[in-house]
Amino acid sequence: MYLHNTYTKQKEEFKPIETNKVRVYSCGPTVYSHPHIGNFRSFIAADILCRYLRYKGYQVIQVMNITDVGHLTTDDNLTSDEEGIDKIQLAAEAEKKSPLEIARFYTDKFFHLAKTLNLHPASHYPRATEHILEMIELIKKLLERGYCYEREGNIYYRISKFPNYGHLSGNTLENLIAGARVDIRGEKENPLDFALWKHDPKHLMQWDSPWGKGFPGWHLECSAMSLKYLGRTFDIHTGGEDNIFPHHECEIAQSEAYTGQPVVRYWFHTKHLLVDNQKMSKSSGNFYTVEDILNKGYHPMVLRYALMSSHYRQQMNFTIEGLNSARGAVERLINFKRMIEKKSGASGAINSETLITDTKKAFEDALDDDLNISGALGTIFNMINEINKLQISGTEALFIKEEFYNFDKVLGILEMDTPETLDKEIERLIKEREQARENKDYKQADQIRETLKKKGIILEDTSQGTKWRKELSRWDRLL
RNA sequence: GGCGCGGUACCCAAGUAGAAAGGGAGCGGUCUGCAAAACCGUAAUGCGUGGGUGCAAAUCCCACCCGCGCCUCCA
Repeated sequence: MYLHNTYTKQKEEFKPIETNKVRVYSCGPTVYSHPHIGNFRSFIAADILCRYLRYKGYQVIQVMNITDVGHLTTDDNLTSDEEGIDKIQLAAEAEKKSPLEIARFYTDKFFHLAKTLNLHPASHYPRATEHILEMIELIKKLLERGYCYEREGNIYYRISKFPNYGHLSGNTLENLIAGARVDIRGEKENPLDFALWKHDPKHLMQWDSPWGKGFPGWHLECSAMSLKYLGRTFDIHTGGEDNIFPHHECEIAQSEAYTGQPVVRYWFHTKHLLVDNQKMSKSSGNFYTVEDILNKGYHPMVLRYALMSSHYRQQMNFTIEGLNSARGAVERLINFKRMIEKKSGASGAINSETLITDTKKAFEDALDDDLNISGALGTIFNMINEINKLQISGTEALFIKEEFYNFDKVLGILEMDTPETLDKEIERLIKEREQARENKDYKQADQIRETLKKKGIILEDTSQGTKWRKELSRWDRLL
């Protein structure tokens, strides 16, 4: 399996530190507002990565942090004319709640949506506020070694002590400085030095430390928590491309100064998505939250498919048209799945063994190549086309079903197709229509079909009677 | 200014040297009471533009045009 490594800017063969175990750290949400589809694009990319590693037989330990303190509106690494404000605090003031209430509310929201979009649960979800002691320990060690210094209760990382700073992002110190947006805070030795601990009496969250009351810098939590849950060097670190600098750059500086060894073997970064060809960001307001999309009636598996179906290292342009296209693709998968399930039985021969073997190989070859998901999906659709042409036996359907479900362990789409129920009224209409059809009262039958269609129920008359399904873009409006 | 990504049919999107995957939309057809599903047929003599190297280029090299991202809150 090959993965693109941001650190080396190359595709590299993936070899875990421990033969059968893969340790993954995924940058999780800062819990201060509603998660948007861009957030979930990178969470889903990380999910597909972990799912495929499991598919390949690895035991995966995935840690996803919940940032509930320290993430400022302005990073102090560069910039600025004004001090950044903690995002959680800002939300707390806006919503007139405590930081704790804000964090809890949006953490719950995140978990709910993660489940809705079928993200496989991580092994640990450590919270920054629950690891203050670990962070303080880390700072102590870095102070001892001269990697940071104190000014007025603030602790700053001494960039000049870490020559490798800038390697991940490709920024050199000169370029960063030449980039002009450089801090003017006089108390730093170097404008690029970043805070590990901040002293700010106005901050609502305060912890005791050897340097007085304060709160931790954002970058520090990931160093402290990855160290605690994954050890000094782990396999893969995931995140959005915007995390490359400064967040992950700073993380490397902290962790490696602390342990004296490389912290991450493979850096995995998901490109941002655009909305209608424009950058989506919270500040410019052109964004969809996950709930916005679900509230339009799209089934979560349609959104999941849309967000995962283009390559993670490719900018993705999110549009409603694209979402509808995804709906069509998911419908095709679902129809196939239901057909296979219906046919599964215990008689007949298997003739499609070669087809399945070939598909499996092509599927894995695609994913082995830096998670080429579009290629992998293509192989599945090819298989569906071939099988649909055949008259398959019950045994064969069973056999195909098994492999098909195996593919879906990576995709995580079909798992979301759960049995649906109808309300009494709709059930009655379907029965009524069946009766009408028996009486050859087709006018009545077609009228009922129309009525149900308006409610998002599609009917199919088959030799085994009338089947029904819900339209995937009329999801929560039903019943 | 620094770093980086991309331009393949109406839309989305694989393919990175040797017969242009796949999904969606459209059109025609088979099946069906009508539909739906499924199937069959139909779409780039062509892969941003212009050169070059090769027996062979969407794929390599050079130049140019266009779109976008990160470096600033953001996944």
